[in-house]
Amino acid sequence: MSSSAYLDAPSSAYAAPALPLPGAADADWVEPAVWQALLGGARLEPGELAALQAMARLRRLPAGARVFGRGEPALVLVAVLEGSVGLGLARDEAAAPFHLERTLRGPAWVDLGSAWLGGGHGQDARALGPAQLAELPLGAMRLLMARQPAMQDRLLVALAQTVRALSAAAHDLMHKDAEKRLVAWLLQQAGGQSQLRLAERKRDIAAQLAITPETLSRMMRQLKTKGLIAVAGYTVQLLDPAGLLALAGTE
Amino acid sequence: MSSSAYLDAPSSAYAAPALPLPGAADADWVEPAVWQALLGGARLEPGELAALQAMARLRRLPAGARVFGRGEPALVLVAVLEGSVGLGLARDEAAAPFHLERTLRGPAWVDLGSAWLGGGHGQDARALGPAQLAELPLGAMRLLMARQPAMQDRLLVALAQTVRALSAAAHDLMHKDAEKRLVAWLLQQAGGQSQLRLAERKRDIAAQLAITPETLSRMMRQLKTKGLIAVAGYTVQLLDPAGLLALAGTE
DNA sequence: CGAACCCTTGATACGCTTCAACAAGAGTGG
DNA sequence: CCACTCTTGTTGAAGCGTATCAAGGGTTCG
Repeated sequence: MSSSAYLDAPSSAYAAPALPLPGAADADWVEPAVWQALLGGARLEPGELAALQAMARLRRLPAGARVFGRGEPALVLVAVLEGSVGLGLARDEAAAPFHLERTLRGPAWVDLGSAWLGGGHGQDARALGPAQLAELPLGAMRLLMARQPAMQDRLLVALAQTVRALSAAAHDLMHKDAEKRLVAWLLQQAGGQSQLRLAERKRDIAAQLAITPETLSRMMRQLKTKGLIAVAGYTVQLLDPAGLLALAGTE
Repeated sequence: MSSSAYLDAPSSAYAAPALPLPGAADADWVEPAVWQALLGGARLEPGELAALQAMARLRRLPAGARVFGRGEPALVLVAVLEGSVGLGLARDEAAAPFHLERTLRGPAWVDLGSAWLGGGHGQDARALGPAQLAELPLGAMRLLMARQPAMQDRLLVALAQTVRALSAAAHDLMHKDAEKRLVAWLLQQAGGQSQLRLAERKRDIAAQLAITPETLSRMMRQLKTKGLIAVAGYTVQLLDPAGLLALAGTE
């Protein structure tokens, strides 16, 4: 096969110091488009944007850094602005210290729901690569919500989108086999493009699809021999989008 | 095995007329405790209760009746008060016209999220048995939310609970085998009791657990021969709760 | 250089589905 | 009343899909 397949490998978590680095606050500025992506619904007004900007605390995390742990009280709303954060369960095994279940690529909320329930976060969260986060203190957010009732609506929309995504994930796990899930994932990641760069380690992709890395490798090879895709390291070309779409079995 | 195992079978959907029966509105009254269960958070005030009561339209559905269809605009918030409603995908196959994915036993919201997103419901919903529903018109609800900001908070809590439930379901599908899922389901259904009556057809239970009815039957027999449970038709006794808990592998 | 990590490939084993057949209750109509 | 059909659940045999175990090669880092 290809020889230098690892030259363009995504940033791996093991190389970086996996320390919390808690207060690396930048005086950075968040683009309105990012806030708009996080808070759907109607167009954000200048007043809302200013309030969000003022209350947001930005954090820049190295790869592998802990975002929060299961059971910790959710006193802030956490959003990924750039990079990706993984949701899963931390395990104290040397081989696989973190069981990834879901990845969130910015801009996206990270476990938005837990803030409204007692009992803290339901899962552990870790940065899968270098990531920039924004944290909105719950108290300030509640004040803003009281002043701007539309903000509550936006949060409802964001939560409803999460429900949709989780619902689709559960559906796929129930009714699609590994190949279907992989193809659907590839098509979704490509977003209409015919080329695709894998931004995560393949084992993390496998974890999201609930298959083993070995199976992922075999499936990729299978698709390659079928002539549907071309793989070179972390670059995938979708050679036959129509065939892939049919294979994904999007219902 | 037992001979008359079907005498106490749950109401099956096929016998009832599967017609919409759209406007079977009763002038019934909904208990405050039910509203409280649906709308978590702080205790509901009399004003809120009165408003909910006034806007709610009650429907009583026969077994198998359609609640709503995928793609239909979500103009009302639908809640099950009594009975259970199944969420899934309608299929036009003679053998299995409805692919059940998730069941909601009253009191519970049915696809609460879709109201806040455009594009209508994401799944089909059908009554699994005789059920009583409440429908809250979205317009009236928005008015109430504007007057009583606490109501938005309650809906956020309800959606967050849905996220938790779906998240747990996805986790189980990824990391638990059929036996673990079944045992966890039994324990959850029993709710601390040592006896348990199955309220749905076993094939519907199997669908929820994402296994075939055949596998469910085999698992039940396996647990029976292990001495962990005793099965008689639709009645299950949990003989060894500690052993079951260990088997479920609750992490 | 060795160590640590990544991905890949092969052989094997297990879990679960699929297919087929059967038993039992419920509704239907002669 | 009985035969017929449709439902449901159960059981068995065979097969597919995926995990597990083991080994090997490539790259990076100390």
